[in-house]
Amino acid sequence: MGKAAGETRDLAARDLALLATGRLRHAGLRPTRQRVELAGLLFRDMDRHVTAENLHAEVTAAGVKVSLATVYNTLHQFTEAGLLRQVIVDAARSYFDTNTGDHQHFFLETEGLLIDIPGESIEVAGVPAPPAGLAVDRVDVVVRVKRA
Amino acid sequence: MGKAAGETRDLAARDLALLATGRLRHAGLRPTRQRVELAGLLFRDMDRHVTAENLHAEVTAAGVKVSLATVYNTLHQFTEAGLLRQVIVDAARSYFDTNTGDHQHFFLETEGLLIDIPGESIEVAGVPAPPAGLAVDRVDVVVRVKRA
DNA sequence: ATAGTTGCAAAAGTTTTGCATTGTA
DNA sequence: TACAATGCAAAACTTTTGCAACTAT
Repeated sequence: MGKAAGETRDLAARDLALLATGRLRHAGLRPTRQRVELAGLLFRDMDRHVTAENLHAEVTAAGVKVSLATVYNTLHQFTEAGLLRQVIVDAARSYFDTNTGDHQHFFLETEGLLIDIPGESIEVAGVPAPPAGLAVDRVDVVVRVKRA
Repeated sequence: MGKAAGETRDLAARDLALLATGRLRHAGLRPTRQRVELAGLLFRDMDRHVTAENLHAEVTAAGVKVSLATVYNTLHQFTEAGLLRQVIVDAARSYFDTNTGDHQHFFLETEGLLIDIPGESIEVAGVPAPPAGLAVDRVDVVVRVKRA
């Protein structure tokens, strides 16, 4: 069944798979079937925000068999490789953002919705020097919004 | 045993209990034994960052019997009442900050350590208008730091 | 061939829930 | 006396882990 689904995919999907493969190799990750499929879904569109559960449902719905544990592994591997950025705004789950560039987020708590804010528009000034022995790794800004 | 511990507390602790009681009443919360104890621990010092597990261990160590579920309930009730601010920076657990004023945080991930940044020192500029129908609730800035 | 990956199921950890009991007003 | 709050244990979740089976190079 997974095989049949693979054969019936159109050319665009195959191109995406090729792109994904290259991207994975470049990141030092073996282009396994699961990783290629996940990367294909993640990087097909720009600026996606997914949770593990979320992505697992999507890949499963696409007829591909991948375990949830592997989705978790893969998301973390992609994050370590700089392909994803992990955003923690909800106590219940982690989000992974395909946009690794300089930008921030709106977060609509009631719906678990994350919306990008371009990096150029926002600016954080006056961050004090971190305590001795520590260096700034990155600055996260979350603008929590509510229905008006 | 809880009773004995109560009797042997010094005056300062009793004053704190009185303060906590007033604070709770003011917030519309019944000053129950558990809430008074937790409030006493939370607001004795300024700018504390606790987790539920954390606070439960502390209150237990102080000889007071409070269930973990009640600690969770209480932290959320205090947060709703504006006595605490919930800070979510770690996928694994929530922090509750006794400082509800305008300020932000350094976060040292490797140690789960949260450090206040005074509100006056930091400034966020250029936040775009939120999407239609949404209003800004609050802006959280987390400066993630690493050992240098 | 071999080293890296995956799947599965179970473990671990945090947070929530249901309901009988207790305590506050 | 009412009604809110608590305790307990179990449930619900998300995330991690261990190990045998598999697969890319």
